[in-house]
Amino acid sequence: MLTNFYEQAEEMIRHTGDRITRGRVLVLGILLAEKKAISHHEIEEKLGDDSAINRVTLYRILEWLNKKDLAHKVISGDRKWRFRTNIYTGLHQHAHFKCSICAAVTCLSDVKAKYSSPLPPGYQSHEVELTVKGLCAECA
Amino acid sequence: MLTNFYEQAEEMIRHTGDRITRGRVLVLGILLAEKKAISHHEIEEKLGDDSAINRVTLYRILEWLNKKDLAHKVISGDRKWRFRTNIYTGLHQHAHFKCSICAAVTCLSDVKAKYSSPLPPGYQSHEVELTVKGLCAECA
DNA sequence: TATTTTGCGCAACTTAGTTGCATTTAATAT
DNA sequence: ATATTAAATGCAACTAAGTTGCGCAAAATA
Repeated sequence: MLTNFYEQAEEMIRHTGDRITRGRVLVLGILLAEKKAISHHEIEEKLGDDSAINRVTLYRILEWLNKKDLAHKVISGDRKWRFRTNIYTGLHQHAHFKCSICAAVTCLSDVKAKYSSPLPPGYQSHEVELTVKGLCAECA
Repeated sequence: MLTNFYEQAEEMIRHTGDRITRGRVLVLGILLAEKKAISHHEIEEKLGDDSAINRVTLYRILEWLNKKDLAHKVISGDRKWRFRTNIYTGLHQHAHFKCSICAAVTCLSDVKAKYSSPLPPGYQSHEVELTVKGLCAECA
């Protein structure tokens, strides 16, 4: 059923007006099929040997997806970036859960980030990222 | 006036029961003097040539400070860790501000992180980290 | 002052991400 | 269908951040 995701990916890419390339379709398809944020390395693994994409190209595809708002970068503490499509999440004010054991990052789509006090004078908020750390259901 | 911070640092380190070493006092002193979270590299710069500490040792000191709850790690998107003493902030539920231009990370001590909905079933929350991204007063 | 345990420095390594440039390829114009 | 061209890809080499193992140095204690 991954085919559907690839078709969906192609449609989303077409919509940007930029080129529809093998790499972009493959990567976005994988991200669409995935429910959680995954790392560069995990994407490489899912691509497999036959449909392998160059390391650098993969970085550039992810960067492009991010720029086109088709995916967003999830920041975690292990100096790895993770990516996730943002078709289901609002662009701003979404929250992430990071498991302290398995390091998996999950988007908490129902959880809205809030902060109780105003920012210091002169500061401007563009985006709020909330990370809840703890144990996921698997590791608890 | 930095001397005071070093004395304070020494006292805090003594309190842990572990060894009071030159490196630990220097690094914690610098962190105490600093109001915002600073990176490994910035700490090295502040140490200067005369009181230089080995790169690896500095990592290990920061790790130790973190373990002893004398400092905490601030995660940002540039794959650099930043450290800040947590004598003034509560251990949990503190928020950070990251400037999109100068990349400076500031602790927002007055801002409490909140999330509106419960976690998925089976999940356990240990720590909540909230990062507000935008422009700081300097760069706005 | 000697002993022991802990922390430090060095060198070498890993992993994640970056840059420049030559080659290929998707879109388009012919 | 084919040529053109701008954009995307692949390669190689690099940087920056963080890690590991081990011998040596220095705090704490006796």
